[in-house]
Amino acid sequence: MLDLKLIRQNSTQIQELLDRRKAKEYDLSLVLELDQKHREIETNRSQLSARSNEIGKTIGQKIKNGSSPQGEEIVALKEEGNSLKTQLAELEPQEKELKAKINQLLLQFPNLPADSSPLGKDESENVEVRRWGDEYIPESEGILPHWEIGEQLGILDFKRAVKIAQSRFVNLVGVGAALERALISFMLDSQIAVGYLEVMPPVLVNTESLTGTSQLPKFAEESFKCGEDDLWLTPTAEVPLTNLYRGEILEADQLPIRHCAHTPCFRREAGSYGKDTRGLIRLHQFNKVELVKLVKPEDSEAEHQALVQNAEAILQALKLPYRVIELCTGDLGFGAAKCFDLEVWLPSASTYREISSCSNFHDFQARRANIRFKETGKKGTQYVHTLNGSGLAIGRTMAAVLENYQLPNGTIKVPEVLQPYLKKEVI
RNA sequence: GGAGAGGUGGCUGAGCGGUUGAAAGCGGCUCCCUGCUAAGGAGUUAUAGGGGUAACCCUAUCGGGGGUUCGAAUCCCCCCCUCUCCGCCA
Repeated sequence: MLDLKLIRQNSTQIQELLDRRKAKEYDLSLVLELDQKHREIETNRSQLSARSNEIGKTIGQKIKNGSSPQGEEIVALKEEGNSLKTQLAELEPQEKELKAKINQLLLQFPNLPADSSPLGKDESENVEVRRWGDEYIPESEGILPHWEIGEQLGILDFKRAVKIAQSRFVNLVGVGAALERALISFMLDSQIAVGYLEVMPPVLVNTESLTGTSQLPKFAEESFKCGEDDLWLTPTAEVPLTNLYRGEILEADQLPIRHCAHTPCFRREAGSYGKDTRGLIRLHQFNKVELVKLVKPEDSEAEHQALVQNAEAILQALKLPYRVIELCTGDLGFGAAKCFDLEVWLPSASTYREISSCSNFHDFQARRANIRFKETGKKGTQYVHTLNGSGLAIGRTMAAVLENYQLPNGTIKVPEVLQPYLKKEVI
């Protein structure tokens, strides 16, 4: 959520930053207008309340000092109180309604891109930052797409998943399931080793949580909702992990908070019909190890860089070739101020595919989720900065392993770092 | 799902419908004192919104939302959550 005060004070500057997103036009004028009205009413109302409070106190005192409750003076005060009440009854709903409207509008505005985010209109203007592992790019000749080799080896079963659920689901079978577990354990162990605290959170989350991390209200159609309850299947562990601290005031010395979690993630993938219809790339349910950080504003840039490196370390350990892309302002996600995508090499398609997205939200989510911190001794509070990134998407990593580690004889070499987990060298 | 109990400030815990934003204790912070020293004393200690150059002022907040009243932490209604017992269940 954007800071209303900031909008009020620097509307042209904010407008300019919003315009960098290109994708859509955002108009601040309505918010400014409603805010103006709201403040007028608030001032007015609070003055009436002040008088009303005063009357209440006066009556109390007089009765205590022996005045008759039926006395002329008190009756007059009561009448004034009553008339104030009528006026307040008119102003209060107006004030509330305006506040709600302003809030609702504010929730629709995306985050301001960081100054350092490259300008651009869309995906095509993203910037490649670096590439890693060219020497590991396998000879593409004859490499089967992961879903084919997976079915051939009997470790991926898409067909029967359709029967159980629908398309875009998978059964991992035998070593397939074991490989998934190995990847999860390996990734968690790696991140725990560099200082992340593991959490196994609920994967059903309520509306407030999804609003806090900005999946709602804009992306309701992207999430699965439980009909009977105010619960949604979480699209990413970012939601429960960030909302862990919703509404809290943290002590400065608790920061930075770094969490990792493995959870299944659920996405409706509405509007992606016909895209990636085969394989593990775009499923309704997939596993992911997520990294989330809550940090002081002055540390967020460095923590972001470190987060990207934590995710990269997994790909490097797995010896999977990848590149790092910095998203341009036009391609930035709704809540992100700055974002790096990690794209892994998929030899069957001779292309890089997103496998991790590492974003810095600045105070955008913290403002929505009301997560603040306090320096001991100092007055007041500040919003934390929130960051998150995949470390990594498991299914896509599995796809990358099945392809990059494919041997000419139709088997898969197990990446060295996974061998202790799988207790196998070849699949 | 049924029955009961309860939700008050960083924590513990008072609170009769009337200067209660809220006693007391603990904790935190500041200062003072010091041959009773793992001590003593004084003060201070919530968040948000609005107004003001500022000192400061006003408003809201005792789980959430409504209501009664001149006035609600206190009374009434609805909801949420926690705990105990029972039922059901991985």
